[in-house]
Amino acid sequence: MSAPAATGPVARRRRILSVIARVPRGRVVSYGEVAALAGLPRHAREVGRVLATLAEDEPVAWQRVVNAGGRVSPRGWSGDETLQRLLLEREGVVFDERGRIDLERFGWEPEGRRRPGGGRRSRTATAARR
DNA sequence: ATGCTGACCAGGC
DNA sequence: TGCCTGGCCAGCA
Repeated sequence: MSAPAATGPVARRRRILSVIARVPRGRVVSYGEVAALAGLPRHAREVGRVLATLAEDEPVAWQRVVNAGGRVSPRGWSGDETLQRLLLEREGVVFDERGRIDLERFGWEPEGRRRPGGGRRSRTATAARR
């Protein structure tokens, strides 16, 4: 009885990865959003930790997770941030000169509240595909 | 148990 | 528009 819903470090990790798995190609989300959607508000850092400890063979689109500023979070020791940008551009995500992503256009919203391309029709978004 | 670190975030100047 | 500070929380030595 009782057995409070699976609440373990493993369960949380799994839930976080589950949310990330829902992010469609060519879209990005912030760590904080992932945490909130996973039922863990205020746990953005944990999301980052999970991604940092990911196994290489783990099928997770970690590149789709960026910080709230629409930028790739610096690891400080690895060149993975460069790889992340590369992977995202390959999905059609556009970075500006300062290396920032327009979350209004590429930010993923699970409820489809706002539709990208609504404010400005960017042929870049549709052309990118691959 | 205590303290420090970290792929964060929001607010203030 | 950009930099700095405080807050939050879970691992790890």
